[in-house]
Amino acid sequence: MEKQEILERLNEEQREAVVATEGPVLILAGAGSGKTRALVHRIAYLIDVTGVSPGHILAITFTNKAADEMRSRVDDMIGFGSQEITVSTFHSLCVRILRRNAELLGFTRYFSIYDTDDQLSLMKSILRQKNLDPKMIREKAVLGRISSAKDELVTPEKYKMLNTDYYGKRVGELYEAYQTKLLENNAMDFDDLIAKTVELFEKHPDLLEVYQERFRYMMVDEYQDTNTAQFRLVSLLAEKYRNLCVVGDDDQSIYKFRGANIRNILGFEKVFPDAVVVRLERNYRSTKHILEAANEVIRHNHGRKDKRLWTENAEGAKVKLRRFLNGFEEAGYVCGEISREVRSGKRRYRDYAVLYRTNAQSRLFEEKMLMASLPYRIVGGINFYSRREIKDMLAYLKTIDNARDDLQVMRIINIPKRGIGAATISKVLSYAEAGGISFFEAACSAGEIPGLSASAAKKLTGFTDFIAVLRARAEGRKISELLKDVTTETGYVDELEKEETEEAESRIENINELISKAVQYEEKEPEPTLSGFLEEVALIADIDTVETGDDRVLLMTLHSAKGLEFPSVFMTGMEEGLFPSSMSINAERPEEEIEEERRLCYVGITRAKESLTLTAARERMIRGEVTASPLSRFVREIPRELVDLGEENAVPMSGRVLNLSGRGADAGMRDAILGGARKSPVRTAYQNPYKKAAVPMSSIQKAKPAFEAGDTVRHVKFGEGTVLEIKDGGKDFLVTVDFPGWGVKKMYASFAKLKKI
DNA sequence: TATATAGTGTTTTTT
DNA sequence: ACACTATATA
Repeated sequence: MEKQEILERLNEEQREAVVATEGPVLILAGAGSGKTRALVHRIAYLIDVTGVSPGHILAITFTNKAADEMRSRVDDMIGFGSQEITVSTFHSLCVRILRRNAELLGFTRYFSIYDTDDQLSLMKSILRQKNLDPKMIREKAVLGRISSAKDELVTPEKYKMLNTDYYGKRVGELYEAYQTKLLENNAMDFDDLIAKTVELFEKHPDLLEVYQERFRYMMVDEYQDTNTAQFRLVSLLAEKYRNLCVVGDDDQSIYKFRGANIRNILGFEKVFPDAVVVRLERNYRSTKHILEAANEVIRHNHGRKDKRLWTENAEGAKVKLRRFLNGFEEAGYVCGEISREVRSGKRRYRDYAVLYRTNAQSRLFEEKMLMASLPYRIVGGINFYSRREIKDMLAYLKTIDNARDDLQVMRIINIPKRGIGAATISKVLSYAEAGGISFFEAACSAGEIPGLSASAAKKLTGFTDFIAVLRARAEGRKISELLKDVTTETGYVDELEKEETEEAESRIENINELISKAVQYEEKEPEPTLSGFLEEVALIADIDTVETGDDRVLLMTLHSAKGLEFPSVFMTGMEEGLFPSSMSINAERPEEEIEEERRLCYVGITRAKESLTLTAARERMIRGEVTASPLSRFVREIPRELVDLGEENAVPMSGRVLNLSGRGADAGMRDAILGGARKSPVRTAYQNPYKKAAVPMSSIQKAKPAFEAGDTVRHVKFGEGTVLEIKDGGKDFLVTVDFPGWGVKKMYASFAKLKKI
């Protein structure tokens, strides 16, 4: 593409960002300011105008999905050569580098990648080994500390030097033991992927230079969410050619809990004084009303780079605010609105996103969507790959692939039941420790382990022989075939089939889905390897698998929504204690944490193109307790004139920020808004002042079934059956039915759509 | 060794 | 409300 052609499609600021090809560049890109567009054009410009070879370009994105999108957009522009560009997430990039050079760090190229579950079991085994009480020392807390240390590139040795208090010392020891175990198991956790790559480069400057030569032009997206380790990695790579272009928005920094260092972006100009700074403040995404609301909310944060987004877009509708009795009503309203608008032909399902602060909130929406038969997709939550049956199958594959991964061996040694219990395992374990060999090796020579009965030894040998057979077969066998072997020859699926419960059935379905994922991987990858498949499985984010073509409502956390946009957005659970979360309100430094929550709110608002609805419940069930929920302060930071309160819901609103803390002049107003429910938790018996908003869906919610015990009913799948019992299960009626040939099933009345015959 | 049961703690957000 | 753990029992 010609220079003119590339530049004429951009605004002045974007153009600046594109032509500054040499040296450090900081692009401060507000939400919806066409930053991806700028980046894509910059890559095209580098290749077609500056003449940079595509192989010398590295672009780092936040998710695999964003990487794919960027690559295909570049592809559309330059036609060919885009395969040579490296577009990748930090984690994928590091794995690729590490696989090639793992031997230099004492690992093999088959190293496993540990997820949070694996980390937890490893730490548990360490605590057991050290005879530490898991009640006194919480493995999760320890892992949190270790993770932060790794984000900051603090090694166990350094950690021990820095932390000399009792707990700190303990954590230091555990950190050290944990790293030793990981190495023994030939495994790395997520944080290691970055930290070990940095270590590799620092120990081997010659290797670093190879990559510096390769990646002469670098771009880092979502720069505000990089942590110290990632910053170090980028700096190392950019040291030689200094062609580093970072793109970010300090107002959208929402991953501090994961080690994101906002100073990386705020201090970029200090580290690179010669940096060209470009500001993209024109928004192409949202209506004036939505953008103004976002501006007003984020204005309440201190310590940010001052900016104010503007747009030439239409004024649009006001931001809708609706309050409800409780979470059920809230979910009912959202589903009702979506359903109504889609039926009227105004929008499609995929135009909507329902956003919430915590994954736990998704359940209510899911239930209502099912009842209303709205097509939806929940992003995140319980990850497919963290389901038990999937983890079991993957543990077999990891055991086959990585001979040193004892953690996986111990997971599956008695799954399905082989009569190998805790007593046997601990004997093998101490034998392994005494001999300085791996658990698996020890199990292989079970006959020599003192104190083991002949029958126990036989069971162990049976297992190790089985693994050996699979391992031998793995060579030259397709991954999907190997996986099928595992599912059948272990008897895992047989065992599930015997259970004959709906749960077991869905587990089998999940296993089959895993097999088809393996098939997909084989089809797409030119050189499929078992390690490669396991790696893809470990690094895939839930958002990466969202089908963009599907016509479904998307449900996700505000965090997952980053980088996305939708014509219509519902921000739900806009309540004090939920959003901002009570964790942030009660933190040691609440100001900081609440500012992070406010940025999250800003991210949410700016996802909306045309329509934004804020919803809140007055009461919410939290851990089984009903809690009164005042309206979120963020809602009150939006000026009154930008808000549409709805006809029935006209609660008093303020155009300014209320004084909420003390009595003062705002006390009356405060009570009106907060519903007089400030102390939480508080049980309130209240009457519904907003009848109208409360009605939709609720009638469907809990209808007494049109049949009773003894009746014959028909089910879509199980056919005819006899109703044994109908029980009031709170939200819904629980029906027990005996289906001849299928067994006795329990199901929710509104869910199962049973018909009386 | 495997299973049923009571008791206990837990929740923010994710690559 | 729910999941996980420790304990008792077969």
